[in-house]
Amino acid sequence: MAELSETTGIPVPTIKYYMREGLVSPGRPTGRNQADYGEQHVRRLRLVRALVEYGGLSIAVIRDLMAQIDNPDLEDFNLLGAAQKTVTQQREARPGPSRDEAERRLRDLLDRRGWRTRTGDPAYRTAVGVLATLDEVGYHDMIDEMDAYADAAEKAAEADLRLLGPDVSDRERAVEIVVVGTSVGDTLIAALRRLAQASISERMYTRPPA
Amino acid sequence: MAELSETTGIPVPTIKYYMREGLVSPGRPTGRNQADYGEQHVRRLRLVRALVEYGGLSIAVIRDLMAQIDNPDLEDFNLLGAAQKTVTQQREARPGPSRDEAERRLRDLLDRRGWRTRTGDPAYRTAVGVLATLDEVGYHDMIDEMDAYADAAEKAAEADLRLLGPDVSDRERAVEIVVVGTSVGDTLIAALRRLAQASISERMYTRPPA
DNA sequence: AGATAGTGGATAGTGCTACTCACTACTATC
DNA sequence: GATAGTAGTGAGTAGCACTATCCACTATCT
Repeated sequence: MAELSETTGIPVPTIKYYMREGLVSPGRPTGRNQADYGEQHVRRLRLVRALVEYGGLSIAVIRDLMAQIDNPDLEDFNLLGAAQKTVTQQREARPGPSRDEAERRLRDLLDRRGWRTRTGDPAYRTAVGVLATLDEVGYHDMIDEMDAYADAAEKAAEADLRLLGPDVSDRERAVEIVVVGTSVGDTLIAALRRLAQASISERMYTRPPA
Repeated sequence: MAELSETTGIPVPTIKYYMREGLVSPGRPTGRNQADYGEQHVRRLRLVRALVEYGGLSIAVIRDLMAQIDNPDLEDFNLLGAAQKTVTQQREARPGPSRDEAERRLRDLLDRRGWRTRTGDPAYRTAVGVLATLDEVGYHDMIDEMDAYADAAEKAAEADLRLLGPDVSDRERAVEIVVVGTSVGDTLIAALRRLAQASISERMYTRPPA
């Protein structure tokens, strides 16, 4: 186990904690107080750390995801949707005129782009919540720019799907890609967006249009 | 104060807490135990809630941001950069071959796109961390798709800058736009990305290419 | 004028999360 | 056989975002 801790850079007590919480399987016991860990464990631990550090997922959510990966009864079709649903934290908007207006705007956008979406989708609800909040705080400009954000999101999603590819036979891999892609991908996109902002704004402000 | 709580939907004790933490100014006192609150307070509280709920920012970070808004000594040019830096939580990659490789790939991308970036930028460091982690977990495909993500990020950033516009004379407004745009915008883009994923994947998998 | 409800200000307490420590009973190795 | 390490488990901790309670006081209704 010392070796496991060494190669992953995770402290031994933390590894024990993850095992207790069911994020990592316990390893093949070779004695009453000894067990063997393989490359699988190293991979799994690295994955967990990636999701915690860059995916911002909670231990409980990661446990659910790992259970989905390890559960062979789940159908392939549902598997990916379930994984995606699990990584999406949902934030409800409280009812009110802002919310209705937000929902109208969003549906409008979805129709225009031909995105078919179930209204129960956590991402849908989160989007409604964000839009309603923006409306209440007076950021109508931002709502008006939503098409541009949707363009950006679509580009990212296309890349995501290319990653996944048409072959989802390796279940563990497929779930991993969905999970890592969406959660860690969010962080990557956010970071790149900031870099782009800085670069564009420097161009705009340091050399003001003559 | 009851009225303030009513119109914002925030419980009275929470408003008190925010005042204690310096997120909201205390209101003009009209007596020993009475104070007046105006439209400013409503706006500010709504902003705080937006940042907490959809921006995922901590109370401490929001306090820093509000201090920046209220501090008239800060130069306009630095203000926006400082605001952006504050909303970006930084996650360092630990040194190692993955990190060096990640940094090489990122610099390559930045050069190719003509993004000028300081290597001390929190977003830069976060991007390096994400890439290094992806490398360690074996997601080289995702690293290869980074250009697509950068495209998406650029599209979003252009929209952001359009929002801000060339006029940054209203400081409070400008900082607000940067803060709300980047932090709440991240959530919006993430939600739209998931909706796009779902829509594209449904098209791909339910009607497989004949 | 008196009852009632509400206010600003302060301290203390809550529930949750992600660890972290400590302990026991063992065992591999020098 | 002394030392160091290990699996497994219960308890403890730090930080965060509130939330509850109390106090002296006051606006308002009757």
